[in-house]
Amino acid sequence: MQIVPADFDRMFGALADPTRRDIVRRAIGGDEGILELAGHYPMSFAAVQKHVAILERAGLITKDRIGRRKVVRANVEGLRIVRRLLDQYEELWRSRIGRMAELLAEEAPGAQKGIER
Amino acid sequence: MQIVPADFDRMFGALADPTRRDIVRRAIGGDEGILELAGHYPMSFAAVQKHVAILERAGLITKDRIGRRKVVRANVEGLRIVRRLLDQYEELWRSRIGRMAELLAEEAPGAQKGIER
DNA sequence: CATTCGTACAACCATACGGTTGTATGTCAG
DNA sequence: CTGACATACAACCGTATGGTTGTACGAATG
Repeated sequence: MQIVPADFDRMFGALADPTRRDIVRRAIGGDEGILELAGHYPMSFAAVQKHVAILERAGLITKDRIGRRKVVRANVEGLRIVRRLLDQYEELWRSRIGRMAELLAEEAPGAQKGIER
Repeated sequence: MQIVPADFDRMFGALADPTRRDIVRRAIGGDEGILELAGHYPMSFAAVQKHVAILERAGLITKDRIGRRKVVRANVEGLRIVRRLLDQYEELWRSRIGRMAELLAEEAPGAQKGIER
């Protein structure tokens, strides 16, 4: 499957909330249901449920049914996708700085490899 | 200076928009003023100006006055701070999986080192 | 110093977001 | 089958967000 900009919108958007980041953290290797998760935060069960839904749509967690609960687990691959974009920015930065070090010697800009898309 | 959760809110929030991510990309090693940047997007100058302000407040770019322009440059350190949080999630995941591999042998959970704060 | 270029900012509008409460669905225990 | 537990979802509300237009400021040009 292809990753499109809208996916990054959802991923970064999902991570832009402290409650959701904490849910992600707890979901790493944890096995709490939504009700149990909700116990950690000063808000209603429904609010936490919404946060979980947003994280799920962003591909950062999954909900696995276990008995009558739905256990929330982090999708580490999702986190890696986000990290990879930041890696690419850094790489781009290095190459630009590299070019700068080449001190306007050398040829034309050339086609740059795409980030996103 | 200390990085608090609200900083991550701003950083992730700033990156949750395709226009802003593109501005960051262009700001890496680029030297465009805001008006020049605005030329790349199908929206008003003021809108782009707002996006730049959001990125600046998030610490992801800086505006350097050059002549009558304000050149937008990426703050790579800001990007690294975001990346580092994701690294920590991944590290946490590895250690949890590591513990899982230790297969419920060994002792109690123990205090976990803080992520964020 | 008047003009123009580039930026800044306020006011406004529509929609999205984070929270609430209430009701409905699905699943296990007795 | 009934009841209780865990989750789902709709409706609503206040505020934040992303866009617009219009006006004001700061710096270089003639």
